[in-house]
Amino acid sequence: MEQKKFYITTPIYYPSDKLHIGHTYCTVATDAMARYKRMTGCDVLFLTGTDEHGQKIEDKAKEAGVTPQEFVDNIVKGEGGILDLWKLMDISNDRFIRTTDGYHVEAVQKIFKKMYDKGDIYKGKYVGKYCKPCESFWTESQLVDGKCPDCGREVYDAEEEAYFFRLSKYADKVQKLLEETDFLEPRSRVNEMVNNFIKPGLEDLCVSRTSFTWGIPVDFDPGHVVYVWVDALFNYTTALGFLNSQYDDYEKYWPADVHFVGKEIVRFHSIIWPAMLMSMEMPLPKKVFGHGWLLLDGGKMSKSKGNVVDPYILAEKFGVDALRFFLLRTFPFGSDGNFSNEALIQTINVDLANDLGNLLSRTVSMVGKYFDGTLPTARQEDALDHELVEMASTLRSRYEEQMEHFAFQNALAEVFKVIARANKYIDENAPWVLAKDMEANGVRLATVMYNLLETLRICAVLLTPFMPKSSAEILRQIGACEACSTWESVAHYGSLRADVTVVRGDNLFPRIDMAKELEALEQLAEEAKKKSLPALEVEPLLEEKVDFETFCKSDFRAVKVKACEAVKKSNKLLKFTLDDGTGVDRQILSGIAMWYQPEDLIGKTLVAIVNLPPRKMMGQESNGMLISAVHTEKGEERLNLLMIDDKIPAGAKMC
RNA sequence: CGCGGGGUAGAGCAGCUGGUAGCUCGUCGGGCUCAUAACCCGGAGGUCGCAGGUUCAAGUCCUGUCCCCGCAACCA
Repeated sequence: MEQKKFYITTPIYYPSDKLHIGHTYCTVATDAMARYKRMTGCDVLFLTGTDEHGQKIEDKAKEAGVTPQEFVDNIVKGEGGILDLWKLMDISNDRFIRTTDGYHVEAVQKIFKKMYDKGDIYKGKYVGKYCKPCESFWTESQLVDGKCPDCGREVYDAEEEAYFFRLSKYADKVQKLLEETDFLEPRSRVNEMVNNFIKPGLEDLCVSRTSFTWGIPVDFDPGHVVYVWVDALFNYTTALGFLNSQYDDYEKYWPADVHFVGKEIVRFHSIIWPAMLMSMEMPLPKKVFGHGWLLLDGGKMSKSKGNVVDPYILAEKFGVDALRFFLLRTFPFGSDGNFSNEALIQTINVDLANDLGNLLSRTVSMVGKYFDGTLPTARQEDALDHELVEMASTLRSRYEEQMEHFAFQNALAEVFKVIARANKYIDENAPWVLAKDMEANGVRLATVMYNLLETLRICAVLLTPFMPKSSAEILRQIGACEACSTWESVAHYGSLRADVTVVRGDNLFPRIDMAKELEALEQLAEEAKKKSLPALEVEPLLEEKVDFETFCKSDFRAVKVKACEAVKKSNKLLKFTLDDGTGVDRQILSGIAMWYQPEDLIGKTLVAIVNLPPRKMMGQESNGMLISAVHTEKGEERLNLLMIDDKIPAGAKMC
């Protein structure tokens, strides 16, 4: 029989920043699907990569003082970069494409030329509003109050030469594709696309730029670079060797079976992408699946909100498999989901530790205890077995049904129903009671244990796409052989050897102390937030002028600290006894206990304003104010008292 | 303004073509002791945002209305 091929892709991510849990979510889902298809015997090609051109990268690189290439190299290949992240997450992609790869660049130029020659790309004028300082073009609709959305300054009418793709030409065909086929899923996204973008009329698409240079040059017209559409979308084909000699798999794998994409780029994949393929007279991908977003506190994750979840931290803390599992078990793939650390820990504790991990642990332990690790082969069935055996032996088809619809959540729910049933089965059979009389019940006991092991085997195999390492460990512990760890074997109840030998191992999924870990995560988040804050901040200068006379009314004097102590019951105030040159001690209270130890200040010469009206604080009188320099470092306020040369006598006036 | 999605037990969510409202956690009570203080059983808790309508019958269809979130040229 000929092997079925399956070509699946993630979007190519934009490496202007580190990737977060959302990208991880999408890639893990794609990986699970790819692994599942491989398991079922398909010849799978799983592609992911990065989209590395564009204005934003160019800007970011400039900011960092490196070339754009160096900039993206670092994010992609650097330590803790994208490749590292996918390695950590056990992503089994067969290929990784970067739009800066030579073969891709070469192919994109050919594609661009081809569409140009055909007349689907033509040279025109891009009319818009231009902001000089920002050197950017804006459309009417992007303006904020008629001004530049970036800097708020005036914009001017301007036009620039650009190439356009005749998107309008394909509008009808694309609309048909969306409305009459299941090209785009989930179905709910179709309305959005058609109502929002196609019905109002598709305008031709600007596919080149002259405003930046970090892109693939249009080889027949210097000064123009190919804009994202042609460059990024065609990655799915160039990675197969389309119009280049790097690979030779285009014939074999194209069209893609499914593109997994985030909902924000559904539009490009469901309208622009098919239109361009139609223009190129290439087959269309079979499906575009727009998955939902992981939300935080009901809102979007974003750098500016400082609420981006770092997959590295979570994977290191809780384990890669646990994280992978959580993402796909908890959220319906098509819609948005609320991410929270509580939910993550709860899922790990309940599903993985309590249900699955504990089932494995108690089963293996009993086989060890009652049979020395190796099951005898005699069996004795009982009515109690029926339901469990039935559920386990038919699990594969229910699982498959869900997987084929990318309903990972449901597929996993099916598996965990069986796991829950197995735990109940232990209770019903009470092996520890049977074990009291091995003579009479040994055969029955062995049967119970075998059913448990067999159930575990089936579940573990089906969990492999989600948790590759943990599943393998389960199979090892229950003594499953190579042949009974296959997709094929999962359809045959009783594949495990009758005289199987188990191997007790460590706890697969240790329970997590929710309160403790939440706190630890909180702290990490706090630190990360600080890091992202500007290193140094000072207050802006005051606009308002003060006249000289008013200024002169402030009486600043050098003062010497005679005594200094903390004010009782206050965590902020220090009480100073000062020599201000008058011979009478002056008492000033100052809220600087967070920055200074009182004893360190004794004998110092400071600056104080002495003609402020007296003020009571914590029951004590303060006559004046000590002057400090204040600024903010990494979001933390810093304060330094003004200390002046000790040679200056007390009472000297500042002016 | 427009468009899309959502409002279902304390929390987080399922409920496709209309016919006794489900799941996970939490909570209350009980059981067991093989196991990772885990496992098993039972109970309490919802007039399915609001108001109309269609129907023998509506969370499920229609109309209106309120609230939340997202999108509007590239943040999964």
